[in-house]
Amino acid sequence: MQMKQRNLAASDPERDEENQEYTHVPLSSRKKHTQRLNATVNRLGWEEKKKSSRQKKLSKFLRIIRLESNHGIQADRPIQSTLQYCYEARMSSAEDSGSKCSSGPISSFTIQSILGTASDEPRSGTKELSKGAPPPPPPRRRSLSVSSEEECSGGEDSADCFCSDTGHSERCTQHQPHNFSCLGSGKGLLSGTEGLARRPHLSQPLLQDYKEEQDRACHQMSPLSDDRQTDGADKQSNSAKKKTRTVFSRSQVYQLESTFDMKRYLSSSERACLASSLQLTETQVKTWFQNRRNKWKRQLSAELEAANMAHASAQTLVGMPLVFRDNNLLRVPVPRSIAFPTPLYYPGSNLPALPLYNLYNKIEY
Amino acid sequence: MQMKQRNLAASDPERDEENQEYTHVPLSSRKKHTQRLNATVNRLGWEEKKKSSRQKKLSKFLRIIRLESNHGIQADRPIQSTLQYCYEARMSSAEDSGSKCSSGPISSFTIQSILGTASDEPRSGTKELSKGAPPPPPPRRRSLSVSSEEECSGGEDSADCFCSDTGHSERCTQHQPHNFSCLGSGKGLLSGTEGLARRPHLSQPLLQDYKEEQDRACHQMSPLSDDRQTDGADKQSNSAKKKTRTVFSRSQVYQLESTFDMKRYLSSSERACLASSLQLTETQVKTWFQNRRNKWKRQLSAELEAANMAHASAQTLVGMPLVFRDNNLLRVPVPRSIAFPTPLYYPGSNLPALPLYNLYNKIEY
DNA sequence: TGAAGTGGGGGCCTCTTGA
DNA sequence: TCAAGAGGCCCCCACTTCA
Repeated sequence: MQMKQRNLAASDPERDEENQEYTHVPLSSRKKHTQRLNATVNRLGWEEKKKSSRQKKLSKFLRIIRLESNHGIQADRPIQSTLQYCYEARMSSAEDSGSKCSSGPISSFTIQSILGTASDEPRSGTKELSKGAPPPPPPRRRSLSVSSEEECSGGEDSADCFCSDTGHSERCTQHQPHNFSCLGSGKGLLSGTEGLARRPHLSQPLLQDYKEEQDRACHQMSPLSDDRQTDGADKQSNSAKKKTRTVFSRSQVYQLESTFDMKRYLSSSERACLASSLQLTETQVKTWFQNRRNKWKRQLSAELEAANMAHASAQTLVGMPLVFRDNNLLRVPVPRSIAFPTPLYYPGSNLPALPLYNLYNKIEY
Repeated sequence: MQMKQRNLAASDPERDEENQEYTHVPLSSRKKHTQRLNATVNRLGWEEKKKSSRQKKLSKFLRIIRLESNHGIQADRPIQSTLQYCYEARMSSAEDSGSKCSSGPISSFTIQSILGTASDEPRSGTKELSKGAPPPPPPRRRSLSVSSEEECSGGEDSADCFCSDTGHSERCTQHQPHNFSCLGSGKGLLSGTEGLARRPHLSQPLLQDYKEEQDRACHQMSPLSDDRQTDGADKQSNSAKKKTRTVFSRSQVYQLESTFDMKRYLSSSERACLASSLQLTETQVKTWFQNRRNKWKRQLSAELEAANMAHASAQTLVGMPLVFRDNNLLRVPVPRSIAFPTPLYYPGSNLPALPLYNLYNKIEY
């Protein structure tokens, strides 16, 4: 039975290769469409949707538990047990995505991230807290919450925010190889050299930065997380409406941004690895990427609007690659998808081909 | 604005490359889980789900209309305007997926397939009919319904079922190049030679078969489609509960099976091309593939169960690639995903690498 | 037998909210 | 400003239904 499941689980991954076409609806049109739909045909059953959100988490948890109890080593990505679609056919991804993330940590982390602990998500009254009941605390995740503004006092000053103590590096940096192996392998992400060529502050400083962040988190976050664990339940009962906004730390944003530069969309395993390395939940990483994409598209729209008004090059409308301007005002990565409608990741070569990385104007965080 | 949309639409396609990991839940466990969930937390809001199905079609239609009116040439895959996720990063797919399907036919067909005409879907009281209200009939699709048992009289005898008249070939075969270019290009599907090497009856005979099918459909289905158009509305009002079972024709099953041999999952563009070439709706193709996958997995499970009882090779449980037996009793394609957990499609080479195709024991339909 | 229906899961998108 | 929330859409899966 386990064998069956295993083998069925590894079923064919050839799907959805045309999604780079992505003929999307513009914001204004979409907005009107959404508004009309909402006005005309909606107003039904969103209360059920709220409930089903809890149900999703419950069933997810059940499946995770079942996977872990049934499969042991292959429960390395339990979140993906529910990913029953979008199979991919990338040779390089199959080579590393299943092996780079060790089973135990990711598994436990993923459970933690999916189900959430009260300490991990201080927001009360949200889905993150509603799913926090069942999880047994994994041994390695000590209720860290690196993603809050209390963590980095101030949060706006420069890297001196990081403490240099490495006493807990053996524990705090244990996720690090996962992250960089998953995100730096041949799965379409740069291996740390090409993508960071234009941003030297991110190549090795990022590693150190990240390591320090881990240490700092391990040192500083324990009391804070305790506080949150205590008042987490209080908030859950008292101020269920209050939304405490989390502010990701500098190094977390660093790493998220660098990952976003490499790919706009994360796979589940990449998301899991990144979340575990950043001590964030997968939901947080997913949300960050979603918001980042939105921001990127907004900026892109503004940029293109300006470019249209300036150049009025109507012949580029039909999909010709735009000759890209090295616009220093556009403080986002060069929209490679415009210059290169073809995918930026060439799986056969096992090397990412991102020829426009040298045009990056990376914002200095 | 169009430029913006265009360029935004082509955004980054790197996602979901680990989905071949697909650690799925076994059937028994899943069943229990499903039953429990259904028993405990369900029983809410499925009436809304039914409604939202219509809403989906409505909004889809609206978006398609908007896309076609706004973009002209780039509305070649309006169905994908709603594919706001699952971006892919395959160089080869970007090379051909956007260009092989000409804009007009696919566009109009997709509208037709999405919204459905009463003649195209004789099933009444289903979603296929519920979404048939708004579409303006595209000029080229003359209410063909190749997917019924009346079409091929008998439906069980051999290829002599096909008529050889080619009088309408200029119209009926216009979808053919779409199909074979989309499915036979470097997107992971065989280009008609490797995949069909073991099944010579499908290589050129399939083309001819298909062509004849098209002709026959054009000749024979016109009155039938008229009948359906007339009684389609009747069924919609009278016997809304009756489900008329459609039986796909021999050549349709041929082509679906050959496509399934090449890839287990279809992308949206592939599905659209295949559906247009087969004169089926995309929903039908999608459902066929879903059912086919289920069937394939059932057979695979049975096969593996027998293999387990015979060999009792418990050491292969943890994910080692199984040494595959050339089992002549398994009348399904060799489960490549088991023998090759890595994806079988190597996009960089632009040639599909399916070394196990010579092990195929294809059932002769 | 098999196309289609049902219900639930997941992700993405747009828009909005509120620390 | 930006992490989340809300609502909507699509695909997938398992299971079921019924011509």
